[in-house]
Amino acid sequence: MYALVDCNNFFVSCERTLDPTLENKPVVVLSNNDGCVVSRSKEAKDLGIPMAAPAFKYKELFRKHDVKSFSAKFELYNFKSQRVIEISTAYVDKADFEVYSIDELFLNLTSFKYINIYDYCVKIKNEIKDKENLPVSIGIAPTKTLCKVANRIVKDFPDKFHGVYSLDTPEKIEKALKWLDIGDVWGIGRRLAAKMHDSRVYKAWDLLQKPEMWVRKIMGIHGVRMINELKGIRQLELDSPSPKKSIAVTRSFMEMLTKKEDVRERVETFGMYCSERLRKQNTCCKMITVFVQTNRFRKDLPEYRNAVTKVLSNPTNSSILIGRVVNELFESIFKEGFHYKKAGVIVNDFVPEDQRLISLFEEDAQNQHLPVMKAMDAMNKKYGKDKVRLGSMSGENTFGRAQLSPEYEAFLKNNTLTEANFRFH
DNA sequence: TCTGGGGTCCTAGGACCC
DNA sequence: TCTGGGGTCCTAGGACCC
Repeated sequence: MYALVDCNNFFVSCERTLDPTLENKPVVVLSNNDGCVVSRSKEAKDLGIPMAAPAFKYKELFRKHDVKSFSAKFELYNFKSQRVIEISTAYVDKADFEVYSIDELFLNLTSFKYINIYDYCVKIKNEIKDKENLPVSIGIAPTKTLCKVANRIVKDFPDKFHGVYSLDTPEKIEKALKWLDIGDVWGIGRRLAAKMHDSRVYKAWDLLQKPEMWVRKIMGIHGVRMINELKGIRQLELDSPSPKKSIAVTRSFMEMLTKKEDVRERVETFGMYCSERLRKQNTCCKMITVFVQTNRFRKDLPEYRNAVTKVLSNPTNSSILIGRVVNELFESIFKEGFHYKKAGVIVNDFVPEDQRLISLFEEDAQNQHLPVMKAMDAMNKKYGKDKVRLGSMSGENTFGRAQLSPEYEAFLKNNTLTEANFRFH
C-alpha cells in the first residue's frame, strides 16, 4: 500500500500556527500582488469563495464576513513543509517516499506486512498535529491515483473518518469510484471533464466501463494508465527527486509598465534569478525564452503578447551571459506604446556544469565567469538575497506585499532560512 | 483600480536522413 | 501522369498538476 499525506488548506494552516486566534475563522491566503486566493480555510470555502478567486471581486464579501486575508509567505510555507516531510518520512525506510508538492507526500508502506497500516497512519497524523500544529489527511490505497481518491474521501467526510481512510478492499474501491465525480479524478482537468460529460461519463466508475480503445483515443496513454490505477493495478511508481528540466521566473507587475527601460530591468532581473537557480543545481542551460504581455483583462487597452527563444551556441549559467541574451531577446520583442503587465524568463535544456560541449567557433566565457558567479552566490547566501547583484538590477520588487506581522518577523528571526533547508519539488 | 507562479508529460507534424 | 518506406529528432501546443 501507498499512503498520501496531504496538509489541509496548507497555507492557511501555516498562518494559523503563527496566530492561533485564526482557528475556526474564515481565512484566505493571496498570491503575489494580493491578486488571487490560493488557499482557503474550510470556513472561507463555506462562504463560497472559489479557488483562484480574484481578491478584488471578493473584497465586499471579505469585509462582510470578516474574512482574514494574508499575503503569501513562502519562506514560512517551505519551512513548515520541510517539518512535515521530516516527521512523515521517519516512519518509512530511507528514500521510500516521494515529495509530490509543497503540501503533499507519498509514503511507500509496501514492506509493512505485519502492522496495522491504518493505525500507523493515525500515528503519523497525530505526530504532525502535536509537533507542528498542522492538520493533515492521509489516504491509503494500492495505487497513487486511489490514494488521491482516499484522501478526497477523508476531506469530504470529516466527521466519519477523522483524518485517515484506507481503500483496502475491492468493495470499498467500487463504492468510492461510484461516488467520485469524473472531474475529481487525479489527471482529469477541465477540458477532459467536459469531453467525458459529452460521452455520458459522470463518475469515475463510468470510465472503467468504457472500452480501452476509446479511452486511449480520448486521453492518450495517460488514460490507459489511469484506468489501471483506478482498478488498483499499479502503474505509477514513487519517483525520487530529480533535477529540474526547466526553470521559470515570471511575474505580474503591481502596476503596468510602459517605459522600455523599466521592463528591461525586470526581465534582466528575472534572467539573473534563473542563472542563480541554474548554478544552485550545477547545470547550464542551452535555451533561453523571454516573454512580455499586456494585461489580458483590460479590453479597453491594446493587447500585445510575444515570446522568443534562443538556442545558445555554448551552454551557460553565468548571470552576465544570460543577461546579455535576455537583453537581446527583449529588444527583439519589445514594442513601444503598450501597457505591460507581466513578463518572464524561462531557461531549459540543461547540461551538467562540467559536461558542457563547447562550440569551436564561438567564444566561451562561461569558465571565466563561473568563479565570480559562485563567489557572488556565496555572499548572497551569507548576507541576504540580492545584496550583490549586477548593475542592471534595481534590487527592488515591482510586486507588492502586505506588511509582515510581528509573529512572522519573529518567526524569520528564530529560524535561519537558508535555501539548503528546503527541498523544492 | 485590482485577476499568481512554477512545473511536467504527451502528441502531432515537420524536417531531415538513408 | 506516375512519386516508397522507414527511421529519428525537434518543436509547438495542449493537457495536466500543485
